[in-house]
Amino acid sequence: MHVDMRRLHETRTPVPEDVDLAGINLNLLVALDALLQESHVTRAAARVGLTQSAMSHALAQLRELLGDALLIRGRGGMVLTPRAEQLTAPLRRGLAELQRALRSEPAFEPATATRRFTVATRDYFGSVLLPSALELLGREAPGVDLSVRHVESNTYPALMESGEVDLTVVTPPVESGPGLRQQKLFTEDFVCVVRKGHPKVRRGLDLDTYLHLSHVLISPRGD
DNA sequence: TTATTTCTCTCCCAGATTAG
DNA sequence: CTAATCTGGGAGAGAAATAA
Repeated sequence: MHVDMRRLHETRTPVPEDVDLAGINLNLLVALDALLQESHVTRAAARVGLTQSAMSHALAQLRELLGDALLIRGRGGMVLTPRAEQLTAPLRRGLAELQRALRSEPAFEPATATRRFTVATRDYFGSVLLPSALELLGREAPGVDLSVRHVESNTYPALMESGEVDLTVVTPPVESGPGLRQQKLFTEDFVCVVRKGHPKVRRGLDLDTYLHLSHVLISPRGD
């Protein structure tokens, strides 16, 4: 897809130092979300139940309010400006949070809850934490299922922001977005164990001895 | 190159709401 | 009650893509 960068630059007007929230009604944000998801005015309009004309009005208002073209014509369709790209994820999260707040769902009751939580982690969680987690769930939340997924650590934030994953157990801590919370669970040490009378470990396993031994590296990710 | 199609933008208007 | 304002729809113009 080709975009005329000169035109993109020309369509930008100075960004207001502070966006006046009083000048934005919620419908405009819903329209903006649809526009950012679809990159297409007519489809965005259909998505939120407006006519193309009304969506075009909304886009014009958003451009005025945010001081940015947001979508510009490119070869093959409308293209998001860098500012629009920047807005996409925070707006999604904000609207989802607002929706949750307004939905006024009853508080989570473990004893009666019936749902599945998806946990993204590496094998450590499965072997060390999962047995006690399942035992605890069986006792306090019998209607709750766990689905455990093994994924790469750099994909955790995106999976959580999209709602595909509810929880990740990961080490070391990963860079997370403003809509995510993380908490340190515990610290742990590595321990080396050798049998008594090992022919190469006569005076205890000190650093020099350890370094002189042969090693096998097991790396599922190949690094 | 031209005709056609698709899509966006803009003007104008109607209905609802708000302020005086 | 009236005028102003806001929101959204209809219709037409114009730009860009596509097919012949």
